[in-house]
Amino acid sequence: MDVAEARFDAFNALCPSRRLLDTIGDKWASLVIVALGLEGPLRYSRLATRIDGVSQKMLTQTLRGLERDGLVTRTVTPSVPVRVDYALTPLGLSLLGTLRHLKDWAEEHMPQVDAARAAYDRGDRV
Amino acid sequence: MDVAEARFDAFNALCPSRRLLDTIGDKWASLVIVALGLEGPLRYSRLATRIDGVSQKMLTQTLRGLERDGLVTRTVTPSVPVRVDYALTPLGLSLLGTLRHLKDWAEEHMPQVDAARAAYDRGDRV
DNA sequence: CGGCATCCTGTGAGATACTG
DNA sequence: CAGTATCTCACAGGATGCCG
Repeated sequence: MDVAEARFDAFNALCPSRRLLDTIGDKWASLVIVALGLEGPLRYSRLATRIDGVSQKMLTQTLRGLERDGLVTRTVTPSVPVRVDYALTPLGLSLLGTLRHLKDWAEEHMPQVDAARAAYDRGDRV
Repeated sequence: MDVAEARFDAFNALCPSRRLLDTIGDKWASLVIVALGLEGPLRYSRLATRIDGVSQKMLTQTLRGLERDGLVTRTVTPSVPVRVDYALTPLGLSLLGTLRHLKDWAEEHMPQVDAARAAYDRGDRV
């Protein structure tokens, strides 16, 4: 297994695209980025309500990951009670631009995907 | 739970970007698309060797999904033994272009992400 | 308010063996 | 050659309860 694992690690290390996809492919991560992009800096509690269906655990976990990756900043205001704001970094902001490309493709082509899917499920044969 | 689930479905239905991310965020799906993009049509067995570490099960499952979504075609040649070729559709090809945008961002910015990550793990505080 | 620690569960990936 | 079928097991992720 050592050999396989070594190859796998090398593969990941050498493939930035793959690692990017791992990041934005994450359901909550992409939603957080978009939310912060649309509304600017947000408090934790506000993010929680803006992103429908996310659990505390996943929100926190996602934010930690994004912070670690330098995509968002975490600002603690030590008032009582505590206030924590999250915002996109310039890096996160540039990623937002790339996400827009994806969005464009999606809005232009997903209907075709839907049609293909419906046809496939109907069992259409050429 | 009905309410929550209903909202969730509506959310997914109304958000093409999210569904696109679900597709290309899938590890094997994106690798298959890129492999077919780089080398043109490929047989099942060739895909299996080109995509390092994929299991039969996941490869088949991934290809079925991509075929269903109209991104790849599956062509069976009923010789003995059977021969099956997979190729990108025009739709899949256009998606490949979008993936290139992602790749560009990744190659330009992932080093920054790596740096941020290393700093975070080192425990650097501002 | 904004978390972390703990427990619990379901999905889904991998290994293995069999088939048209 | 190109799959399908079955099992097992790990881990992502939800629920809950406590803390600074």
